[in-house]
Amino acid sequence: MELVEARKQFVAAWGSFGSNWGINRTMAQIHALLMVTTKPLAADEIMQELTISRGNANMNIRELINWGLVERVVVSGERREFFAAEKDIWKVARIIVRERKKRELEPMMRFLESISAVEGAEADVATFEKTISDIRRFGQQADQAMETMLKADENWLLGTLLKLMR
Amino acid sequence: MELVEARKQFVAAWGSFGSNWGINRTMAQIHALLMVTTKPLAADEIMQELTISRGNANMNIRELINWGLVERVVVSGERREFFAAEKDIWKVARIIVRERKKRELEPMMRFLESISAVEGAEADVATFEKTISDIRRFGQQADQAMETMLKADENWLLGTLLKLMR
DNA sequence: TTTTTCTTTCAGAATAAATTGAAAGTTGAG
DNA sequence: CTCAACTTTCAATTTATTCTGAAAGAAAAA
Repeated sequence: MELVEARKQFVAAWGSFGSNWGINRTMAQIHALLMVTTKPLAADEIMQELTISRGNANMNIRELINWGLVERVVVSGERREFFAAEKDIWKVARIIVRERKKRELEPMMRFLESISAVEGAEADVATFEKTISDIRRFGQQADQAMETMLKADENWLLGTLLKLMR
Repeated sequence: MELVEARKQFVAAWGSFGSNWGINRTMAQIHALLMVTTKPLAADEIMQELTISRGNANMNIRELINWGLVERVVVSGERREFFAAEKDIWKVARIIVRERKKRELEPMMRFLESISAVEGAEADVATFEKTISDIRRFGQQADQAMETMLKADENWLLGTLLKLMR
């Protein structure tokens, strides 16, 4: 397969994959494009490659930088800013896990704690409290697994899961 | 906190949590509602509790049934269908892992394989092939880890069943 | 069979999310 | 300082997704 074609397909696939996981399509596409590109790209090149507007490119690049997945690169002799993606897929995975844990799991856990005790004596109260406490326990294990992953190397998943499942 | 209030908050939170992960808000809310309810609910009760239309309720219940997260329950003496959610959070997690692996990870892996070799000799070709192969390796490990989790759970289930039978 | 009760479907409406593009803002060069 | 090159912002628009509700379908009850 031709590089240009393969790259186009990869960028498109990564975009739709991302949007299944709550990540904006364009953001995932920009990230994919930068992942398979050797040299850093300027905003104009990204706009052209993905046929998106300046505003859209700017907003999504900024968001990728927020996540720590992309960084600004100074190219000597150039006025424009250039952008490059983190290419180590394990680092990428760790960044995503760390961010989503911080942004979603942790707030959810705090929330569950806040509603873990309810008043009343009906059967539904017992069901409610059991469900919430089961979810909390599950969440704590997930949290712990992620924490382990963030600290460990590339073989974390197998090791951790095996331990959890024992 | 009052049960009714806590339940309302939980359902709302679970809904917005789900929509961060590519799951339709209403679907997540229905699942949450059924998780904290002792008795199976009829479509009308779900509609009323979540103030959603009949069509919306029907479509999302069907989707939950497709996923295997909710099942129809026959209540004797009742004409209507009732619905109950799987309440074991580990089973829920296992179902979600299995389904998303099948629906997303596996197709993505097949796709990556199909574009793993490209023609050309530029530096970009090397970058492209390395990125794709790194992602594939990562995906294989994730796949393997999920497989381990799914198997461990099955063994656990089998063990429980064996115990029950003796 | 006919009626009643409940479920399913789906075109159109409503809502939410993403995108555009032009104007305003910034920054370095001359 | 002024200009030109580039970046950022954001109101308006477009696109995508979700939801509604009425009509049609199905099946038990009468």
